[in-house]
Amino acid sequence: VHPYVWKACAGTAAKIPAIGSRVYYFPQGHAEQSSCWPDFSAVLCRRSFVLCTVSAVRFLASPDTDEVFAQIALDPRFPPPPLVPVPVGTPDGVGGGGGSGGVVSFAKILTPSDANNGGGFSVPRFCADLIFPGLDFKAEPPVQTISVRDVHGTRWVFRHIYRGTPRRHLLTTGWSKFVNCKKLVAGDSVVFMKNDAGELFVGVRRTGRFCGSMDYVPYRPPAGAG
Amino acid sequence: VHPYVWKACAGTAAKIPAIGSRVYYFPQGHAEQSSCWPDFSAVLCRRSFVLCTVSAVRFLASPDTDEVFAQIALDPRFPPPPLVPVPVGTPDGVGGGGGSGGVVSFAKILTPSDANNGGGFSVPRFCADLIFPGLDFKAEPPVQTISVRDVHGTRWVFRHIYRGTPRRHLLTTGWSKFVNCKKLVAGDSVVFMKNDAGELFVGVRRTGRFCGSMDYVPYRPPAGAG
DNA sequence: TTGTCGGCCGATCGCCGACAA
DNA sequence: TTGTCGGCGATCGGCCGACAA
Repeated sequence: VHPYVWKACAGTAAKIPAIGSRVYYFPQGHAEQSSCWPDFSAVLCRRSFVLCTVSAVRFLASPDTDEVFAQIALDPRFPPPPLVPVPVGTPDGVGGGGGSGGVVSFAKILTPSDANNGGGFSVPRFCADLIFPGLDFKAEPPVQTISVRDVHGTRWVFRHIYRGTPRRHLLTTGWSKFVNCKKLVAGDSVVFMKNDAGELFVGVRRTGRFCGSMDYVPYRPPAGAG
Repeated sequence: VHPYVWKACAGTAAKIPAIGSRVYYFPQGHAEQSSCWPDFSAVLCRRSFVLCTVSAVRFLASPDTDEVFAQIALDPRFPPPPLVPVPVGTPDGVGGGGGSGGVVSFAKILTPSDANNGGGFSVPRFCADLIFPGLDFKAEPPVQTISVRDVHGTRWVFRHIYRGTPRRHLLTTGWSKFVNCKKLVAGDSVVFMKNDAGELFVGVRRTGRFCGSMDYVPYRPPAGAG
C-alpha cells in the first residue's frame, strides 16, 4: 500500500514512528492486545520496557476488510546499529507529522441513506469540488463516470451526477455494488483521495469492534539490507 | 455423519474396509495423491507395501463442499492386536458390500434446467414414488412441503408439487436457495434418501476436479477403547 | 416420462425529485 | 447544503403450462 494512501485511510490520529527513531517497547501492553500470548522467550530483559530502534515499517491492508495497519520491526540493540538505506520510493517522514505529499483527501461517515441498498451516495459539495474532476455544468444534467482504486489497486467505477432540487452531487450506478462488496454499514466511513497526477483512490474505515490480531509474522528485510 | 447416509452419498462404487479386516497399505500411492509429501519417518519398512489391520474408520463430510470422505486408521502390528469393541451404533459390514440398512436412495444428475436460477427441480417419477411422502392426488394441484436434512444435519424445506401437462413431480420453492447455497452446477448430482423412520436426507456429489487433501489428522479413539 | 422454452406476475433494485432539517 | 422519503420504471426471480424428445 502506498504510504500516502495508507495515511489518508488511517486518518490523522494515527502516528507511525519514522525508521531510525528511538521508541520504547512495552511487551506486556503488546501482549494484552494480542489474541494469544506471544512468545517472549527471546526477550532477555526483566524490565517492563525495552528501548528500541525502528528498523523497518510496512504499510499493509487486510485483503478482507481493507483495514489498514502497520507492521513495525524493532531492534533492541544498544547502541543502535547503523541505519540501513531506506528503499527507493519510501519517503522519509511519513507518519511522523510530515506533509501530505500532494494527496488531498476527504472522509465522510455513511448515513443510513448512503448505506441502504436502495440508494446512492450523497457527495458533500466540498468533497466533489476538492476531489472529483470538474463536471460540465452546461449539460443537463451534469454527469460523468469516475474511476477510483482501493488500497488493493482494485478499480471501482461510479456514476457521478449533479441533480435534484436543490442541486446536489450524488454517486449512483456502481455505488451499491461497492457498499455490498466492502460490506459497509451506516456509521462506517469512506475516504476519497486524489494525488498529484489526478488519480482517484478510495479507502474505508469501519466502526465495528473488529480488532486486528497484532500477531507476529516474521519480517523479511529488503534484499541488500542484511 | 451416519454411515448409511454417508454410503448413499458416496455411491455404490465406494468400498470401505470393515474394522478388523486386513489390508495392504502402499505409502507411495498414498503420497502421490497428497497435496504435500507425508512424514514417513515412523514407517520403518523398506518394502513398498505394509500389511495392516483396519483399527478405526470415521465417516466425515467437508463443511464447505458436503464432499464425503473416510478416515481409515491402520495398525501395522503383526500378529494383529485383539479387536476393540465396535462403538454402539456403528453397524459392522458397512461399506464391505453389506445391506443398505433400510435406507433407500435415489441419485439424479442435475440438468441445466435443474441448476438454472430461474427454475425448479424435475423430480423423476421413480424418485418421488420411492422416497417422498405420498401426495394427496385428490387435491388440485397435489402439493406438499417436504423437509430434508443434509450431511451436516442442516434442514432444507422444499415445495413438492405435481402439476403440468403432462403431469410431473417438481420441487419449486426452496430449491434455488439450496442450489445457490451448495453452489451446485449442471452435471453435479443430488441424492435423496429415506430411512426406516421415514426421515428424508439429501446429499450432493460434485463433478469438478476438486480433490481432497488426504492429509493426516491424528485419530482420537472413543473413550474406553484404549 | 422429463428437459427446455416462453409467458407472466410479483418482488426487488435503484434512480428520481420533493421536502425539510 | 444534504438526509430521508415516496414514487415509479426497469430488472430479476421464479412459478406456470406447452411442447417435443
